[in-house]
Amino acid sequence: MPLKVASFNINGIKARLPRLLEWLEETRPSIACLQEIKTQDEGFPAAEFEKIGYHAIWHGQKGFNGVAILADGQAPVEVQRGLAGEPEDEHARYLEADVMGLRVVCIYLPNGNPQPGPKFDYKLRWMERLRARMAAISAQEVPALVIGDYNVIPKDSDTYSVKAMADDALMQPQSRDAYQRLLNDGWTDAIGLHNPQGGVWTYWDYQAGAWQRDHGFRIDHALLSPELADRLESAGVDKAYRGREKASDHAPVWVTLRA
DNA sequence: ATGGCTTTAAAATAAAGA
Repeated sequence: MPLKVASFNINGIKARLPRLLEWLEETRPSIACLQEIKTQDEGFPAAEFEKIGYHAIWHGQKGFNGVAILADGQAPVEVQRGLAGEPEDEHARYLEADVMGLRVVCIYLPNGNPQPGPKFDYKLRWMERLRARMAAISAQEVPALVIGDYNVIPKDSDTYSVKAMADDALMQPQSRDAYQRLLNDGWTDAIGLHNPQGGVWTYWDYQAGAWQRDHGFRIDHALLSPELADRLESAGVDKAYRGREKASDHAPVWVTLRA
């Protein structure tokens, strides 16, 4: 059986819990990485996941951000939370674990809007801190994947409208260059590789009928280390979940890996 | 659109998101 690793920016684990549980039961990923849980650690509904067979680790904070890693039938072993290089940064955006023979990194990369400005500067610094950590993981030569909400539109074919997004932090040249450096370092964009023509979205805004008009873009990514890229079988987006009642504004993404 | 939704926190608005 191939291993299935999924990622879902759920936009609030309290508001989304029924949707999240049904997605887990219907698609049954081996490993599920969550972003924007938007809860403090003590509010994380671990018991609800245990009931359906998932063990979890999580890194929360009050009100916004927050990431978690769930695994089917076994507990992820935490390796690191948070990125080095900026001790005053308390945002809960990075969680790294060993599970099922993989190094799994769950990220919620800063949005960076408005740009220019301090939030955009923080985004770019965070991307360089991430790159340093990913280089260290690469040097360990372990099968690894870094999956989650990158808040980067890699190419023009990854958005419904280049014009509408032109001033957005998600597709500034600096954001794209920083993302491209990760690929140049040897990481493989699994979903991009399986959809070379573009036109695949993972996010649709709540506003202006974006979902109904299919006005989306691709910002949730799964990057595979060279050791793991050889095992990539397929990759995709669970698009239909964006159309359900009380949906997140993101759809889940996933990869399957040969044993 | 300086934001047309949505969530959280918390008690009416405000921050944050992308």
